[in-house]
This record gives sequence, structure tokens and C-alpha cells, in this order.
Amino acid sequence: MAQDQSVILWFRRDLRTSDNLALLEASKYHKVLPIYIYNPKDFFGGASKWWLHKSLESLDRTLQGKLNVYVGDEETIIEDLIKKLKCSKIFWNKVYEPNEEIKDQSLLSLAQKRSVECKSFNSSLLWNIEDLNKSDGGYYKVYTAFWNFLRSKIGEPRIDLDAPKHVNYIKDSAVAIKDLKLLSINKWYLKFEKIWTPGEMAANQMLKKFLASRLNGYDEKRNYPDLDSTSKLSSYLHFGEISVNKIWHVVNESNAPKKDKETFLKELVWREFSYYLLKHFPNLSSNNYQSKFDKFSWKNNDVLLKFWQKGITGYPIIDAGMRELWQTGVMHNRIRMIVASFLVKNLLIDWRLGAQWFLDCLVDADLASNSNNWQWVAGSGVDHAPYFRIFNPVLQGQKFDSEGKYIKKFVPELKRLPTKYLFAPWLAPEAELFKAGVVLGDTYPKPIVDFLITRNLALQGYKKIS
DNA sequence: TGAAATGTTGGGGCG
DNA sequence: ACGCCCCAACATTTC
Repeated sequence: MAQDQSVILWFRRDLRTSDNLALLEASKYHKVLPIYIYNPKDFFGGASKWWLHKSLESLDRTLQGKLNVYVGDEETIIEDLIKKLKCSKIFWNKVYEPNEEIKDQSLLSLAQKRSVECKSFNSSLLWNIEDLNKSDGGYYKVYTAFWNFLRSKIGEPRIDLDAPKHVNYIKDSAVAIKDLKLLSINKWYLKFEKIWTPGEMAANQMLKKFLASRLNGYDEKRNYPDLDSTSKLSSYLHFGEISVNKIWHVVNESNAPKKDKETFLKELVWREFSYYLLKHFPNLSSNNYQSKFDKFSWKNNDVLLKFWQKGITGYPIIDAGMRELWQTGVMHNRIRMIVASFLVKNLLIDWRLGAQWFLDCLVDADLASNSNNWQWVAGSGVDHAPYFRIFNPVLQGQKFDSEGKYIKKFVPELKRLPTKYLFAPWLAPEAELFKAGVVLGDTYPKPIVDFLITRNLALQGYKKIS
């Protein structure tokens, strides 16, 4: 059974031991060299780097300190390892992103040159997205059709597997995790440490908590940002600290109401759909899917962009969202839609600038989901929101944060303002503002743009390109 | 996974 | 009692 040879297990976006197909394959061999390679040429946002740092530390503990970490170019490092340790096989789980697939290709040709066997697996998506074509050979461009196809024609996702019991990990002279310099010097990340615990064990605990207390009523409650009703699994999923197949099956088998389960499973499939679209349109992060949007004349304005990024737009629900992002590394899903709509359709700023900011600030920054969702909001995407769907930040606040709890949490300078005026402070009577200690333009900004005017500008702009 | 503009209806105030 | 007007409240259409 076990053969006396070293195999390389290349950890990538699969920082876990359970349901890790590459690890299961590697565990059939006598000596396993587990490696992680940090390539500074890859784009990583500041928040993601912090998460990755913590996640690698966690994985290293799980592997009893045997995780080998390197910095640099993957092909060079692996070639050196093959020579140095006489490895005969390399196993990894695929990362379904264009840049990462290029690495696979170069590794495959290196392996051929060196007569090393390579095996790669899918441990990050529910299905093999290569196989999900329409009967006419094309690919699905409408989410609902994709979902219906999966539910009617494709079976349940594969059952998740346990971690192998005994693996003989070996240690090479690699660098220390802190030498990857993933943590920013200004310690911006410190605030995350009180909120998040990256790693496989924490991921499983989060899933348990979600099942125990948040899945019930998920369908309705997930819309309200002050309710703590979302799964909070996105970062764990991004880094592969938990298996999406495992999440699927435990949710499916739980005794929560069917509606709640289905709504959540649909969210997992949105993630799947994003990867699927990225596969078919590798420029999803940089190019408009609808090329007519190439002609849209964005009014990219650095000052307005800064106000948006800092959460000082004068629209409380927007500012609360942007500050939540900065302080916690995540933003409630509904608020993401509202702030994105505002950037694109009221500030008339290119969605790519918003997407970039999100990638930098989100601990769950994910190229596929982020790009797909931004294009969805902008209207340039595949199964996109209609261009005329423009969120009114005042109405959205009243509807989904009716008591103003979310706004007051992240925009504390407004916390004494009566709820009635909280969503549009510029309409509050002077006396009320005074009582609440709010001085518009001083303690809290006046709106940086007029919603109705900019809404109409956006509509005109969209009309021009359609 | 909107919102605003426009259209329609029906009850109540009022001459 | 009747018609007229006003305007919520709701429905439809338009962006």
C-alpha cells in the first residue's frame, strides 16, 4: 500500500484537512511534504493577507508544525523541492481562477520534463464546473436556469470525506509564516482579531453555530443587517478552511424549514455560478461582460471615491456599510448591494474601482464572487440587475434597518437622532439636529450628491449606451 | 435582491 | 340627496 517515497502536497485555497481530496491521495504515500507558496506577484488585499496569515498558522498547528512555507514563484520553488527531496509526485486541489490555472499549466509541463506525476482535484466547488454545459454545448448565463439544471439534471454534490487518520508529514527547511510579511506594519488588522478566528476548527464551529441558531428563519432574517442572521462562512469558504460539500450536506439534512434551507443552498450555488462564469469569461474581473458598457462615460472622481471608501457620504446607510467593511472586514450582503448601487449609479464611478476596494478590505475577498456581484449591480454583468434598478439609500435604510440599529452601531455620531430623521438627517429640523448634537457639515457630512439628480444622470448615461 | 411617475378608484367632506 | 373635488390607497407603467 504505502510506498516509500516523498510526495508533495501543495496547499493552495484548501487550508484544511477534512474533505481534502489532494491530501487523501497524498496520505496513501509514506512521506508527505505539505507546502504552501506565497507568491508576492499575486494580488492580495490587506484584509485577506491577515486572514491568510492566521489561517496558515492554524493549518500549521493542525499539521503539528510541519507545514512548509515558501515565498516566490511556484514553479521555481517546486522544481527545487523535486530536486532536493527527490519527490516523485505532486498533488493539489485546483483553484478556479485564470491566474491560478496558468500555474497549473506550467507545473504540468515542469512535471513532464522531470518525470514527476501530478494529480489535481476539485475540493472547492460542489460540482465540476467543466461538466455543466447546456445541451447545445453553450453555458448557462441565467442563474435560475443554472439552478434548475443543477436540481433536475445533475445529482447531489459528492459527499464530503473525513480527514485521513495517519499522515507522515515531513518538514523541510522553509521560512517562518511571519516571514511572509502578510501583516501590515500599521497593525490595521488588529481590529479583526477580536471579531474573527480563521482556521479549520473555527470554520467548523461557525458552521455549527449557524445550524444551531441562524439557519432557522434565514430566508427572511438575512435581509436585516442588524440581526446577525447570515452564515459568516464566506471567508472560511474562500480559503477552503471548510468544505462547501460539507456545508451543503449538513444544511440539506438539517431539520430547519425547507424554505430557509433552499435559500441558503441557493447562495452556495451563486458562489458556484460565479466560478462557472469566471471559467467561461476569464476577464470577469476586468472587462464588462456586456461590451456595450465599454462606452459608458464614468465620472471617476477621486474625491467622491474617497468619501465613499471612508464612509462619509452623508447617507447614513451607505456610511454604516462602508465603515462596517473597514472595521470588520465584511459587510452585510444587502448593504453591499446598496453601497455598490450608490457608487455606480449615484457617484457614477466605474464598478471596477468599487470592486478593487472591496478586494482590498474584505476578509472574504473572492475574485469570482466579487467580480460577478459587482457586474451584477452595475448592470454590465451576465444575469445582471436591470440598469434602472437604483437603490434609494433612504428607503432601503427605512425598510431594512427600520429601528436604525445598524446605522447607530457604525455611525455613532448620529445615535441620538430620532429614528424618524436617521435615514436622511439633512431633512431633520434644526432643533432636532441640535438636540442630538449633530452639526451637518461638521460632526456628520451633508450628502455629497443629490440622490434624484444623480439617479437621473445615471439613467441618461445608461440610455446613451443601450 | 427598486423606485418614481402616472393612472385608477373610492370614500368622505362640502356646497 | 347629489355632484364635485380632494386625496389616500392601490395598481400599472416607465425608467
